[in-house]
Amino acid sequence: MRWTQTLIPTLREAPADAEILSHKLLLRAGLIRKLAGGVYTFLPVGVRALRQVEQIVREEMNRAGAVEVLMPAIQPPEIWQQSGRYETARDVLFKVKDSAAREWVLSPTAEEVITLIAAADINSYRQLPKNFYQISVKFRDEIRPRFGLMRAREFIMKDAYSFDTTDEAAQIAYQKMYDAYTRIFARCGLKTFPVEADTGVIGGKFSHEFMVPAETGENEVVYCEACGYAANLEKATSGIPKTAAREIGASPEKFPTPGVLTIEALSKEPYKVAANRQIKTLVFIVQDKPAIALVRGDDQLNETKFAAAVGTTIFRAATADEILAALGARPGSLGAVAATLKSKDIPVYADERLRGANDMTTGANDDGFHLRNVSIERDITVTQWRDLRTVIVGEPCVKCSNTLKIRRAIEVGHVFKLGTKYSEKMGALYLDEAGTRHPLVMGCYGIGVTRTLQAVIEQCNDKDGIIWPLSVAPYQVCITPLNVAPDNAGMQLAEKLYAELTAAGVEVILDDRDERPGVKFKDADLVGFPIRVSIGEKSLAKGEVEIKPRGGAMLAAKIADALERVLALVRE
RNA sequence: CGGAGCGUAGCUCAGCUUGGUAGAGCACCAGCUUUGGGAGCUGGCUGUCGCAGGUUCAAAUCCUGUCGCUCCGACCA
Repeated sequence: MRWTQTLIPTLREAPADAEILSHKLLLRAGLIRKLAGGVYTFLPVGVRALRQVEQIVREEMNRAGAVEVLMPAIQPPEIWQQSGRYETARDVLFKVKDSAAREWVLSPTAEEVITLIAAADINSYRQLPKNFYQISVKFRDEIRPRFGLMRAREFIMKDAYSFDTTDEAAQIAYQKMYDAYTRIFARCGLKTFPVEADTGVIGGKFSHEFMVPAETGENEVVYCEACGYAANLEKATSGIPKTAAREIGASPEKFPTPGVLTIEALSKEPYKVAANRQIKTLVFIVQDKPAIALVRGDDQLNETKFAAAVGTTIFRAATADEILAALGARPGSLGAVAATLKSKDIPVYADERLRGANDMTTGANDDGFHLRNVSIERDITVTQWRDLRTVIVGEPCVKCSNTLKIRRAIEVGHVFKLGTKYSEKMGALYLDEAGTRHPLVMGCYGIGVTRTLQAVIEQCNDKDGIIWPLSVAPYQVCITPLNVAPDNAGMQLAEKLYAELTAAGVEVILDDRDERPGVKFKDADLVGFPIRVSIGEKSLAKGEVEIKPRGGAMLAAKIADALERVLALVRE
């Protein structure tokens, strides 16, 4: 490709609405342009890098035994109602109406569609296992798109779906995808690490996310350097001890606490109730009904774990009025002691760390009063005990007791063991050897392709711009003749090298712009081509050309050796 | 959805407080000079000052509304 033929609109300054480095570089290097919030056009060089990532994904999926399909981006809402996700995923569903006012859903993912295919066309254990994947545009009505391609409303995702006869067989499919993902990200030049992840409302057996360490990441990962334990903060647990039991008082005792509205206030004079002897009572509205979550006073509720407990993400904190109506008191004096509750119908979800705790203090559901001497198992009717607290840095590892750390990371892939949730709802059944019907056992596996591309940039750059790994570079080699006059010896050599490298299968861009050298060097560095070959009067006079790996040291090569030297670098 | 900020040339921004001819740098076009790390000089092009309404003799500037964008939070398969 000749530079003058394509369009690489580099910018000296980044547009003001780009916040993180990789987003700025995407814009400055002329890879993308924003059309609207979370909606981007890929310009020629951006498309080329994107296709490189896609190709790696495709090769590794094929190698892992998956087969490529292509499903529609517009889907009828009925199938979403059938799976139940028309409601549970309503916040992210893009909906459009056609000219007959019929509603359609823009696909954010494709479990429903592929499961219907399986329902119709997979009938026998003899056809299993199967794994289908596609690389396509996805739509999510993100509440807050941000950071360029990191969280976009329209993006490219590779999604795969495995179908197996049994849990054990599905486990093999899961492991194949896990291994394929490890290879994919390594080939993209990305340092990733897998972490245990939340299965949330889907309620699958387990899942892993592939994370790229980055301060700009939206996820927090808890990890242990000693034993390798790593989990998303939403999922992570620690080996922190339960609340110590003390002598049991006879019964709860009500005492006045005027003006005390916080855990902190109750821990000070004159009350001096340590936060770890308090029960924090939180009220949520879960599908229009109140529910109570209890954690220890010095702990923070983990809302993802709470969502898993209540079985839906459709909940919110209750308003002061709703709390007053449900518990008869205002925030600051709330509690879940059975004797103080107006209604026995409000479910109470309690954190495991409170199990067995006594001599605790909590609100009395009477403004300005608290209860002391509360023994949680005696005085509170707990609907469900559950790990609900958020891990804090420095706590002991759940597996090996060493100190846990927390770092931020970008999620680029997610492998998920689904089980039979979708196959049961969509009627995807198969017959076994005995002629008995069973639901197919599924797994689903996603890679954010556009996000991966940006993660590469976030990880591979310096002050001058992007430093593409060879594997995903839009062009592997940039030839930079400093004089582009057709009769110039340097330009003629550039043309010759360009033709030879191209014939050898190398992706080359020839910077044939009649620009000053400084401009061409700056642009080549900014866009980040892995290898630059410069041809100017100085080196030509010595019978040489300059080969400059991006981010590495310049090396001189005799003209006769140039082709082989470049090929060696490309193929290393 | 709650909080904050910003919308002026393709990009970065000034001008707004105190109403009175719409600006600078970069980019772009022409010419001359220059030619190994974002050149210099001269000349030129580029605007619905987000949009709508109001106040006023007069609005980029003041007021109201609205739309968009960004950040924090909430949310997030």
